[in-house]
Amino acid sequence: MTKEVLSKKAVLLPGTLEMLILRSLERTGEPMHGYGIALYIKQISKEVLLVEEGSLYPALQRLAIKGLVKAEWSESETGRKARYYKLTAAGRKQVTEEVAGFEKILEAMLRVVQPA
Amino acid sequence: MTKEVLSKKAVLLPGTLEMLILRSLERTGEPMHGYGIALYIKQISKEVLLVEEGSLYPALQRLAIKGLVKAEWSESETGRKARYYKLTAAGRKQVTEEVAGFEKILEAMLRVVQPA
DNA sequence: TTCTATCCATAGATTGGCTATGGGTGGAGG
DNA sequence: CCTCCACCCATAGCCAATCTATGGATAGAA
Repeated sequence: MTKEVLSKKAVLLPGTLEMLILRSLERTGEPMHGYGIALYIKQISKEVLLVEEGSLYPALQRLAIKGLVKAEWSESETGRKARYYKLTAAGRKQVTEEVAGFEKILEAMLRVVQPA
Repeated sequence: MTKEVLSKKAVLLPGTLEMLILRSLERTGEPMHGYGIALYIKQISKEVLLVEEGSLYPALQRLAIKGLVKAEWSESETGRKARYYKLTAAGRKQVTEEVAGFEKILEAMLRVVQPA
């Protein structure tokens, strides 16, 4: 396995982090820990979207409080303790709605931003 | 002319307002006042992007302070005093870069958000 | 044994949008 | 004539969410 590091300067559209997290959990289908989620987002986005740990963990807490994800301590593949998150039913519903709304806004933004 | 009102609930991706303003000024090519910019964004986006006046005017101030736009009092087509803004050279440069960066991030977001 | 990658977490500052509010003017319709 | 609405500007105070900075702990490679 290639070396994988987080760090670097953060790049992210504010207000989209929770959706990205939920969507990552949905797409992979299996529980993931925070660090893994950040790596996943980084890789899928080809190094463009970089999630700061100081943004990530508070976001995961918020999602747990809202009942959109469920956390559980477990052991990672590398043998360390890690907190694994999985989508709840509410979370699955939420992500569907959020993505739909997001795509609508995107489309609108492109109408403003892109040349006629 | 049809009646045009602002108000309604605001919808906007945080962190993108200044870019939207600059891009509006660039695309129309002519100086616009704040109210007109908000209407323009609303119309081009087909009622999806709604800019609150409490967000708009502070944003215009920030842009003026940064030297990206230049303000000038003048008279609107309806005969009222209005503050007209136009892009500066720096603003024109800025908007080009910001749009490029934004499109890159968008593309990345779609890779995460959209089904394989 | 030292260093790096893997993992979690929080405090504090900062950014920037929202709500609420205020004020002023031109013109249309009653 | 006068009232209302669309047109315009602006600010204070709040609040949500991200970033910076920091701290800590461990497995495994070099």
